[in-house]
Amino acid sequence: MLRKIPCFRLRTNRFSSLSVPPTQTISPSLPISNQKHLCIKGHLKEALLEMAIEGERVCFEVYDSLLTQCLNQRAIREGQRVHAHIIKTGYLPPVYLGTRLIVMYNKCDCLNDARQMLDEMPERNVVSWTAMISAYSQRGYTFEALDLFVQMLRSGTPPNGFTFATILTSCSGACGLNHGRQIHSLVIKRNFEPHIFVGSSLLDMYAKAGRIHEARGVFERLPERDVVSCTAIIAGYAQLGLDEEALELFRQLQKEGMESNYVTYASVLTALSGLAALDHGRQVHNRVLRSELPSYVVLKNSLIDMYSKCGNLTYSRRVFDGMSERTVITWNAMLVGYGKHGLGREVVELFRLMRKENEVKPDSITFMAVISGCSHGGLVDEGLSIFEEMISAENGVEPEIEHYGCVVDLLGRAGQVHRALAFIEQMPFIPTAAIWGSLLGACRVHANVTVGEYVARCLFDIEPQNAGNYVILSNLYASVGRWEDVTMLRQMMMEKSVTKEPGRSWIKQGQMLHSFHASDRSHPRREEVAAKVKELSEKIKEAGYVPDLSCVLYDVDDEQKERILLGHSEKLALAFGMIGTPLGLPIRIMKNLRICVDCHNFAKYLSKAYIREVSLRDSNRFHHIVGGRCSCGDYW
DNA sequence: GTAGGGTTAG
Repeated sequence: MLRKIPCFRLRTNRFSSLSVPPTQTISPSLPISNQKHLCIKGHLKEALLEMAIEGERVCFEVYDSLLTQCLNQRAIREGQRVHAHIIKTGYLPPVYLGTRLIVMYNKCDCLNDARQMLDEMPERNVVSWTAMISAYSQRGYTFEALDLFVQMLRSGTPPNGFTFATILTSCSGACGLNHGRQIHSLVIKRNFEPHIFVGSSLLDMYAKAGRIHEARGVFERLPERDVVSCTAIIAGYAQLGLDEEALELFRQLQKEGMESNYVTYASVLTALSGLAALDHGRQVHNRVLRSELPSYVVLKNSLIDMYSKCGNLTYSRRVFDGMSERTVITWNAMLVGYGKHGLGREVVELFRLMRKENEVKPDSITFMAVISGCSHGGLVDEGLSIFEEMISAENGVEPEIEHYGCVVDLLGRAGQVHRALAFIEQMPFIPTAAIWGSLLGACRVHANVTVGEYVARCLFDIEPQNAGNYVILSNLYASVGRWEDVTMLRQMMMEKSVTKEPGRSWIKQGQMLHSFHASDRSHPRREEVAAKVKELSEKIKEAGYVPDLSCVLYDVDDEQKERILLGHSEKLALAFGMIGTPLGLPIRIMKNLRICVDCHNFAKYLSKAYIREVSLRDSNRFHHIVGGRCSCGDYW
């Protein structure tokens, strides 16, 4: 339970009682009329021209005003001229102006010049140090940021809240955790933990390193909360896939008076996407519309993703079409959506539109989405030509191992297993488990035992504890009738004590989300569900369904294996759906792992025999099963 | 003059 803290503050007050307000020390003015100062405001080029003609020293305020204009306009040439003027006239910049120059250079993407400025400053203070640390931090130069922070400590300048809030953002991820902890002790020592900016940064650091309990601890200790700190902790849960916890916390904090903004809603939508909670997602969408929040691209991107992950691509596209401004993430979210639903044609079409409109440049994720979309949609030639285009053209996007992985998937799917293997062997990367795994899947689908065995051996070396690989190889052996090898695999798993992550399936009925795990005895209607599975099984057997016993890797007799298969969570959810979903409506199911071969087959027969549409989202993609056929083309 | 949370992929 949450500790009740009534103190919520609004965003308008940016400075907490602990933070130091900006200093206002201005050096004495040099000769210049106020009138002239006013004159040059807003006219950067004219002002510079005038300064160049007169060649005289100008007052501090003029430099200040000019630098503001330079950084607002990202006008680096003009900024350099101001800097040169300062030096030429022998006006040694005071700490304030030096810091302004650091910020100006940073905003104009001239990090080296910013650093040079800091190094040349005869005097530095906490603001100048922090400005430079922030510059490194914003651009992802983690090492440089930390190094400078240490130098700052050694110089005897005490960090302030700005410094801590900044440096902690450079400690994100598992690699930064050690540094983050050290800085945390410093934060405690200097009594900055209750500082709302420092606290938010600190809890975010822990959340991003996967230490959600430590993050929650920091959050609970905050003497006051605001929208950022609350969003940070909600987002922390959502990013770790702890969707239910994220939503529970959101509800709780709302009750306690938290305000929400577009970042909060974007994080909540992430959690809802994870749960495939379409109705709740729509409610959030309605609330966003009612709250008259400005139209934030980030929020729309989240909506596109939420609708696609909740199975409703039409709504995704509606949001996409209604956007007046789109970023590369907008396009990527839509492309990924089409891909996961197996709509290869739409992926390619949208990619061409993206090229044509040329508003935003495709990035590494775009190419991944497009090639993988082609793969899931069965468009082998298109996928290959886009990969070729990526390699040859100057897109500014270097192919990464993931792109090679998409091509392996593409070739494997097309049955070109040998070509996929050759492709792996000549690619400039060491293949990962994901790449071998994708090829093993292809070997199963295309019943290629020779390559499959080789690939499985590679996989067993890399990740001996992943049960999924053994199951796929077992399916492959079974498909060619090599039952003794199926037995051998089972023994191998026993020896290595390989365990499988428990499979879970969810189905929504009314307002309730029903969860099932294999051989579930916990559901209140378990008897009814089990009987329904049996009934369905009998009926579809008449239509030709044969249980795929190779999906069971326990050493039991065939009768027992069939019983185990009937207890799979997907089948329980399917049966539950058949009981409660009105005729004519699709049965929507979600699974935490990839769907099993036998359950996939079961759903296909069921969709035909009962004329029922099944929409199943597994950990990899959507399966739209209609009339005995699946949108994945039996390849996943 | 310096500060915290967010969206796409794997």
